[in-house]
Amino acid sequence: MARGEGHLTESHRSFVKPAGHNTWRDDQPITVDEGSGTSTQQVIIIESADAEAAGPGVKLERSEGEEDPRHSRDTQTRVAAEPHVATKDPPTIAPAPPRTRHRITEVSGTQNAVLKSETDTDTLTVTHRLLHTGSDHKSDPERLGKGPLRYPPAPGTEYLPVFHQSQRMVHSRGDGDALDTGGDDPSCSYSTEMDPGNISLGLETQTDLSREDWNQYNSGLYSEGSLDKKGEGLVIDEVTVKVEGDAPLTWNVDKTHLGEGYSQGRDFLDYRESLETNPNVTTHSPLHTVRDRESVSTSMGPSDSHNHVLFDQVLNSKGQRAKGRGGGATSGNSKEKRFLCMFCNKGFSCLQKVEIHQRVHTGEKPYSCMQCHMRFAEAGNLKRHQRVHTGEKPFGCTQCHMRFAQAGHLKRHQRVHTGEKSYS
DNA sequence: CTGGGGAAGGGGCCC
DNA sequence: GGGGCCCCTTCCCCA
Repeated sequence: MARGEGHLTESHRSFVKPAGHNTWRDDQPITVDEGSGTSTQQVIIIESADAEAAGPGVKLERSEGEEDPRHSRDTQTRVAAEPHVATKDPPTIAPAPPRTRHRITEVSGTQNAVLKSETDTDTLTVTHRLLHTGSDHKSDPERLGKGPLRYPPAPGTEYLPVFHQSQRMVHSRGDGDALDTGGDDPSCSYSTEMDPGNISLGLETQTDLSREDWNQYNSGLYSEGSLDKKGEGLVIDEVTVKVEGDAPLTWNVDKTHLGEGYSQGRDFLDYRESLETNPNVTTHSPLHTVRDRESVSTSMGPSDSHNHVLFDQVLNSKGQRAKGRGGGATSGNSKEKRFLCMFCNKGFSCLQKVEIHQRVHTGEKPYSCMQCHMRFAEAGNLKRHQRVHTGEKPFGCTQCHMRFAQAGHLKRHQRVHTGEKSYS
């Protein structure tokens, strides 16, 4: 995780889906469809009462394409209870082929489905299933096909944490090893897997777990003992995330963003501090989970160092920016902000806003420029960016010949004429 | 001082 | 009326 070592293999990996589809399927080629601009996130709003009822009983069923030792440790309790089809491919230790595809497919359709993983080229599919205690829920293809999965809010529920299900961030080492490791450096991997333990129940309704309890609980989720205690599972839903690796091998991100001598660990701490020092922010973010227990990761290909970029983006000042703009759990109350970011608990007035916001944390950038492969989390920013290529500068100064591509730049420029000095 | 991008807020339209 | 979606605007940061 140490930054500034260079050797980051640029990659280009997108979280996108075909227009008009709300779920990814294995057989769907995923293309960057900037026109659709549709969010790719599967979001679950969990009624707090349900989550509370599920409580520690929530179990996560999960399968990965890799039998990373550490990952295996985390998941094997689950696997142990069920037949498990071994992965076809061994953990990628040797230098990987240019692309690696990891596919996990469901073999059985039952709740206790056996998940089979295979590795070929280009695609990563991760299927998560959360078990649901005594719920009437079944995996509902119709709902899966209709986007956000939602349970009606419980009476009195005011805050709805929005979970970005199954999205994973994976590290590969910059030297081209397709592996994530598992091993020597716990900090070298990161995953935002949907850990039921991370289910924040919202500011008002969350279970009262102290951090210590939470950590304990968190680590216990993957222990056999805890599983034994959990009793019935809680099936919330099953979401498949497919990461198409057909993209160019270069991730068009300015390397300067990665920063020479950049200490990811430092920023990680900063981010944590931004949460921990904010009394309004609960500490249940997945990033805390990363700290609190060893992370789980899936190795991808050498081109997946994009995930380094993603992780950097997560860590690089986003939390700080949230501080700077009054972010945090309860910033701004102009409108009721029922939708909470699952990562930082910041509230938003509508689902789409929080989905977009969560891209700050996930690194998802569904909108790509056709001219230069730059990618954006927001459609408007892509549109603005494209003026770089078209040369369009719609904003002209009335007092000089200068023209600008951004309105804000014109506004800023006009201080030159007005002599306004905004900052003393 | 300019160029470019990140991120959030707000408004309009449609269902 | 409310939510989803889209777009625009705005502020900010960094190079």
